[in-house]
Amino acid sequence: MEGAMQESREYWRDGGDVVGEELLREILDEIAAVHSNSNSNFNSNSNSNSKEAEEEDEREYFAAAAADEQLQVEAPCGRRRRESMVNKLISTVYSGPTISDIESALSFTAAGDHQLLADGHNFAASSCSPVVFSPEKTLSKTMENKYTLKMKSCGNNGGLADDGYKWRKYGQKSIKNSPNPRSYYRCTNPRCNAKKQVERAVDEPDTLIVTYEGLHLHYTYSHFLHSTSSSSSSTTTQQQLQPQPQMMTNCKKKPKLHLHPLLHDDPPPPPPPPEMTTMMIMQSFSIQQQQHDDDQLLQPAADDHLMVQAPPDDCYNINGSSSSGLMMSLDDDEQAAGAGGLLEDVVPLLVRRPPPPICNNNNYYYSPATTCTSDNEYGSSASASPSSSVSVSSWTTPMSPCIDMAILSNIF
DNA sequence: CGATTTTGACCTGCGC
DNA sequence: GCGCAGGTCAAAATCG
Repeated sequence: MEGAMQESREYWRDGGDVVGEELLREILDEIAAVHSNSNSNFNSNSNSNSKEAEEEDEREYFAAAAADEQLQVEAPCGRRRRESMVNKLISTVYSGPTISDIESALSFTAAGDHQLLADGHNFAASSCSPVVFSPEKTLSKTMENKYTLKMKSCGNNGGLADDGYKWRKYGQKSIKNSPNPRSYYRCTNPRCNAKKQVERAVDEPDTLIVTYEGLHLHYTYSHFLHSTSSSSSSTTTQQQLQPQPQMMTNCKKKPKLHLHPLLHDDPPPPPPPPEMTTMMIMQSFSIQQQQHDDDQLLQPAADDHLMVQAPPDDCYNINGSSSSGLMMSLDDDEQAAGAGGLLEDVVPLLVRRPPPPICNNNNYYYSPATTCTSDNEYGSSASASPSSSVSVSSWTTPMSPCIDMAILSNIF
């Protein structure tokens, strides 16, 4: 990780003075220190194989968690300072929707409200970049497993935003009382029945109304994984997955997907843009929400392995509430299939609840790895409820740094 | 030449 | 049952 952080420093140094180098260095050092302490504390007993040591670890962990909560109440200077710095950093590099925006937008989900969100709820944003989380995007839920986004088209390629997935248009229909036709897209992944409809708003020509239906049954969030290769908890598969910044940043209507650099001997891609951070934060939020939801946990595709990093008690997000990073790994064929993350896939996660964490040595994780419940391998139906298509994952050590290093290294 | 888009036909659900 | 509107199919056209 240290190498990644060094790399990040160099990148930002070379890439211009986007963030005050001093501030950045301070934050990185602070986080590195925290991470180091966390690891050393948590691993201090890890060499012991005795059950007593494990139990001691567990007690210490929960005691630390409890103490941390108390510290939150007592507002210690160190924690405040770290939080402040992280918030400062994020606010510096990120100008898109905040967790509170997202929470507001998703609040209806928790309430079980199926009504359409008010159109007026736009995410604050200062830039116009129709990537996955473009500005002025409105999230709404029109019905179960169906979500509508409103986003500014920014005049790119007819205005279709690149959401990271590969879609194939299969129809277009003129809509009554609308001068703009509606286009119908289907995910090109043969295993996936996700669909989306795209049309322009009647009253706002530069606004697209994108309705997503069904779940992507392939969680190839490869562009989330940039940092995982440099993370201490990286797995072989994770290391193979690198971000695909072009997928995040280009405005192509139908982005061409690229195989993993490892497969092409391409040089490692540069650090991802701030949009990556946004996605990570969204994912973090969704995972966090899972723990508070009562819906049934679903079985994921057998060959998908979603690695969800534990939400440490002292994790930060931009609003200072708990959060976690998210890492996912996929089999090679999934990588080859190519795809990216999408809010559509984030939102359904909100209604899933993972089973209680299982203690395994020093790792607390959700188990088992998800498998498909459908009799056909991938649950052929796009109408399958979110709880029947995909799910989680495994918790890694709970002693992750305050802010997930994967997120940070993506920021840098 | 394979992948993708276009576009008219067909299917389905719903209201009357 | 009929008509309408929305969604999907599939052959042809287009693209890279």
